[in-house]
Amino acid sequence: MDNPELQPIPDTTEQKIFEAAHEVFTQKGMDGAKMQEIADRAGINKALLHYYYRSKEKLYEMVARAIINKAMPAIRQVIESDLPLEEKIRRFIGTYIDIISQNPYIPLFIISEINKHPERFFDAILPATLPKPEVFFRQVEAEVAAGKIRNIKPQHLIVNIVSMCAFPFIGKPMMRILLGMGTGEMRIFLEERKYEVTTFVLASLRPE
Amino acid sequence: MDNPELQPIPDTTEQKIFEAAHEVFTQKGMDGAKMQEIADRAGINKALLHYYYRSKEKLYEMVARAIINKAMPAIRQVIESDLPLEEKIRRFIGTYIDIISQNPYIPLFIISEINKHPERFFDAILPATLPKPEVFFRQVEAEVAAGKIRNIKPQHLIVNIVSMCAFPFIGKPMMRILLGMGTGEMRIFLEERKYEVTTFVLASLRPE
DNA sequence: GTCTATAACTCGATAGAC
DNA sequence: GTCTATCGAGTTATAGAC
Repeated sequence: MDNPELQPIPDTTEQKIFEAAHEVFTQKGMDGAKMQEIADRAGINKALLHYYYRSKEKLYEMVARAIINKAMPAIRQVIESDLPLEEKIRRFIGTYIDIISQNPYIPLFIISEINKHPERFFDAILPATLPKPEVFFRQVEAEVAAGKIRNIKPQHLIVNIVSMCAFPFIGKPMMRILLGMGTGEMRIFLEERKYEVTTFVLASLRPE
Repeated sequence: MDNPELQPIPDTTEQKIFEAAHEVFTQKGMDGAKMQEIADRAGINKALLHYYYRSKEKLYEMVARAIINKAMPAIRQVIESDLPLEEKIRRFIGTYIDIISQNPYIPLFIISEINKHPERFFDAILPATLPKPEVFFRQVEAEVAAGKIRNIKPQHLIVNIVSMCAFPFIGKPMMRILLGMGTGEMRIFLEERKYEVTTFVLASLRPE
């Protein structure tokens, strides 16, 4: 029932429903999603949705849980590792952009999920998988003290990094209009960012 | 509610409806918003909503237009100005964060608006107010060529800046959990960002 | 397990009195 | 202009046959 690896292949009805729900919920959100569309995409009847998952609410909860449990651990692993700072920053940006490239809906989905049900997020879903940034913070402070990087508050550094990785995917259509890019150009542009963001951050950290 | 410039004050029924709709639509989106809730917050009856604004769709359109027309011109003015690059970056970050601080829902609203109705956005709402970044791009390229800043692609620079300004507000609840901050600490943290983002960007641009 | 049919409910919209 | 009452479309959920 829990399914940590997420969708290990099978083509059972339950799985097909889950996958269809995953698509629809991530594209349209809880309110915009309709059970009929989920049934259609799964190629089955509406009634079966309720047979396997009691209600729309429950089905949504399953999908939300799966997405969060899939996205968080990889991030967490990098940020809590004991790599040296520069290498950690490189890996973090690379991992983060890789995950989001493959599932661009993730940041927005998690954000609106937290907005709507902060309690559920805290209680049921997150506690085990939430990254603890303290190690990273102390690492930054140490390098500042040693004069290896310029003076910067670690909280702002990490928020800057996450912002530059996640936002372009959330705001992709807006970026495309602003920069006047087609879908192809945009794909290339987003791929470049793994390198560009890393360079940008490390350049900013050079001691004065 | 705080309402510094927006909505010229009066307390006519039409205004009260608009303000209530503004709140509900920005908090819950088009699908999540209910006409009943808008009526309740405006302290009037559901039927009156249709008397003043023909339909939910029309009411939403009014709100969307107002938000976009309020947010864009200030941005545009800065980015299209003929200020020297460093000063332009300072002003842009300052202006952008000021606007979003006062109306934190704006970025997410515009993003989901574009996602759902790209045509409407292009045709009706934007063309006049959309910022043209070409001047800024050429300015960056000139300073790179002159060796005044390190080599950087202007498109990535502007996306970096917008990301660092907007994302922390969009993802505020997530940031709070990640950084373990209370609402008060978070408010201070977001205020600091005007300075921190500016410093971060200018530090990154230092020639090597 | 899977389907059809339908109940139960939500919500946007309209009619009509005042 | 503002209200009450209600309609009708669309949606979630259930009953019951196969």
